[in-house]
Amino acid sequence: MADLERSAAKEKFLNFLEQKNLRITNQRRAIVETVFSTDQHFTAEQLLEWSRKRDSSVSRATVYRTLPLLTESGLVHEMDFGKDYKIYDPNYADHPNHNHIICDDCDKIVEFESERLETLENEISQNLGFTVKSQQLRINASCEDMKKLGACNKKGH
Amino acid sequence: MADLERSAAKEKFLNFLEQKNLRITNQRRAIVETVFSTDQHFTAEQLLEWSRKRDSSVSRATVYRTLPLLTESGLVHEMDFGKDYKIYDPNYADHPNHNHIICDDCDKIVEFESERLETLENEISQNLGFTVKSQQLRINASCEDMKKLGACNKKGH
DNA sequence: TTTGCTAATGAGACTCGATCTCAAGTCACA
DNA sequence: TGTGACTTGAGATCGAGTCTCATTAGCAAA
Repeated sequence: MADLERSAAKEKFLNFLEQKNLRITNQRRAIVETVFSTDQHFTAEQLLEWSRKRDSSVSRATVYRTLPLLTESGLVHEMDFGKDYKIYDPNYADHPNHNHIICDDCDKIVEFESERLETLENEISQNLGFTVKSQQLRINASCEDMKKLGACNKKGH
Repeated sequence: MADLERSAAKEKFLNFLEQKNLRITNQRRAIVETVFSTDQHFTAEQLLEWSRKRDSSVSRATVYRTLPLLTESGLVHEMDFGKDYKIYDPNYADHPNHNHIICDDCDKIVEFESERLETLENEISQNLGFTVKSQQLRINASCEDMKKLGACNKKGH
């Protein structure tokens, strides 16, 4: 993410808080700066760890309370990859319709967008009497690297 | 599901157990009969409750131990709808590539299949260097009924 | 049948991500 | 500076899912 986009996202979130008459606290600032200083997908626990490096007073509760605000503001996307924890994506504002392929062997995640896919989704939904609010296509796959390795050194994290 | 399909699925699962040198116990029988006597999506907890009506000795642990066998056999599909529990679909064997639209207002779930969608998914994955293992498209939407009602009597469960 | 091996079981402890509670702190505005 | 509502951190709690372990029960061979 370019520096400009980062600060724009941060700015948007602070405006979002103001609009909702919510306070801009040091803890929220630390969390938001953390979120928009990375391109990476992250878990709540990771966000806590990273945010504490900026402000050691940030607590788990505040992270879990801020995350819904971030998704509600439309700047961050909450995702489910079939793991037992949620994954958050800070690139949502720039690419609101992107999808994910995840390699089951090495957990690599690749994002992609497809206009054809969107069109098709809307078409199908309409035929079934629905109006699309959001969509999430998740493809579980195995990547080339893993095929080369024979997927022998799996799950290195 | 037609009666024939039901007993066919049950039969397939018992064969699956045999192939893996696993035993056919009363508890497993009760669970499998429960699964293939409904078309409905269900949670692990629901499956426990229903199975206990057939055999009160069925325990939570056994349900949770049997579920992975059912998905491994390819007869049941495990799904994630962004809730904090998993949902299982007993119609998988007959429609292995179906997708879901969920009405955010009334939790109605509609299944659909689309060859065009599958083709597109495979094409995209290949271009990105992945081989598809499974895919899950989830569309969150609002349905006609809810639009008519103005979504005023939401979440009736 | 009986026997013996071993998979399978139930009860309940446990894990862990996520949420809730509540007393204390802090922000904004008068 | 005072007031009241919003936020906070610590830790209790929740709940889905997993694990442990002593006991039970398939099932194949005798």
